[in-house]
Amino acid sequence: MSDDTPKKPRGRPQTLDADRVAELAMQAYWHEGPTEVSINALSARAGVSKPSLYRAFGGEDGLTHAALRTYAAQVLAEVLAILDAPDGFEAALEGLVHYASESPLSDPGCLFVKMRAARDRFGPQTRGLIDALADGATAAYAAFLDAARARGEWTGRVPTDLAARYLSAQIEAALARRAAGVPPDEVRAVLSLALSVLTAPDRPDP
Amino acid sequence: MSDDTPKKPRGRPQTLDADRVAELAMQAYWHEGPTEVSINALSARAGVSKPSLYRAFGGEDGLTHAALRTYAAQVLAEVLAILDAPDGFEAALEGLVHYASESPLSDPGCLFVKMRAARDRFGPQTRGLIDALADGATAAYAAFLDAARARGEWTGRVPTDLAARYLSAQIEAALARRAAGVPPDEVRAVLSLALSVLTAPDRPDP
DNA sequence: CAGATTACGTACCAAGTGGTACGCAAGTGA
DNA sequence: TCACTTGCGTACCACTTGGTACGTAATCTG
Repeated sequence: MSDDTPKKPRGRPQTLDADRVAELAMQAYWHEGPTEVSINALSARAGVSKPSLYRAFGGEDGLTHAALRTYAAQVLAEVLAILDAPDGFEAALEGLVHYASESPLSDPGCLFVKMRAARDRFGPQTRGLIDALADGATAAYAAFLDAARARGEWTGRVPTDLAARYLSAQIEAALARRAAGVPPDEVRAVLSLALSVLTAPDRPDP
Repeated sequence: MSDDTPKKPRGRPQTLDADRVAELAMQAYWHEGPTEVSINALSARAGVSKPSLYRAFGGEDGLTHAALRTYAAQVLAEVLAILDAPDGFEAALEGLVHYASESPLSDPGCLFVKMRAARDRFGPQTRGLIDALADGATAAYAAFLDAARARGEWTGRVPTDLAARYLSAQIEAALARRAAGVPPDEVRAVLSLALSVLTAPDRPDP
């Protein structure tokens, strides 16, 4: 219905692909740590002048915001989809454990966790997005647990909201340890043990 | 026996108290984060010129090393003493939980945890000390668990070394969350739940 | 073609970083 | 008293940080 205003702009044609740069920034922040990558280095690596970056993103805050936004749409969404797995509660938990400890997707850790840890180094836009994503994540966990309880797949004695925060904290900690270089199987062992609080109220002994 | 060579040095008398500066640096790194405090700011705050700092510590690496050393002797030692509490296994665990979640001693988090997280921003001296302290901590946890098992106070089905790493990871995560501003009682709730894996193999249900 | 409009990058800015050259003050020993 | 030794701080260094003023290249309109 709504045409997307195909009238050509008048001046010089734009050559900077903002999405490409945001993707590149996301990768850099993700793999090297958001506080380790300067705008200078980033613009050089992207083959784009600094003023062009400022024109496209309006400063460092806009850039980190765009990078995190890209990460959320591209990675976090996929992760949260694990919770909707049709194989039931324990399978979903196992999926989370796999993601947070072994998956190559989280080998460099999680950009969201890293940015959350350095929250007050960012501008207001980015901070807002961090908080929104955090709220969204715990809400998703809570909904996941509620649904599992309603379906009778989870009979935990722990209140749902505490369990949600617990889940969130443990996943976050595992991702942080992962990023710090702890070997995947050690991360998995600790995380599995931690989540056994949720899954095993009865004794797993023979 | 060995006299400490009381012959006076020949030149100008030394006025810089290195221990005082190390203490001050430790406090600054601890409360504001080790990556947030520059040598410039530190020397100004200590009322000492920058060359004096370099003379006393030989560079940033020496300074962070001295600060962490001070922290280890002053804070970490006290914490590890909790493990030797004579009130038994559960009391010691409770002491750890209290320290990591509510104690004002860890309100700004733990300098060791913070420096460990930023490990590769430091020089070789500091890195070495970080690693040594990490090894020492997990060794202390392992010894603590071994002793408890030998005394029959702990009958956990979890292997001792895994339990030690688990304990270490959970305490570390709690301190990190604490430093990130999570309220103490929430940190406590999550940490208690996590450590219940170690204490309660049988069902706590009525 | 001329003129308006737009995006581009060179070259700069002030501020802050870790680190140091060097002159001077404050003592000791002869 | 005078040389000598030692610790001190002023004033600098090269470099990086986030951010911008401005001339210019490339396009559309008339």
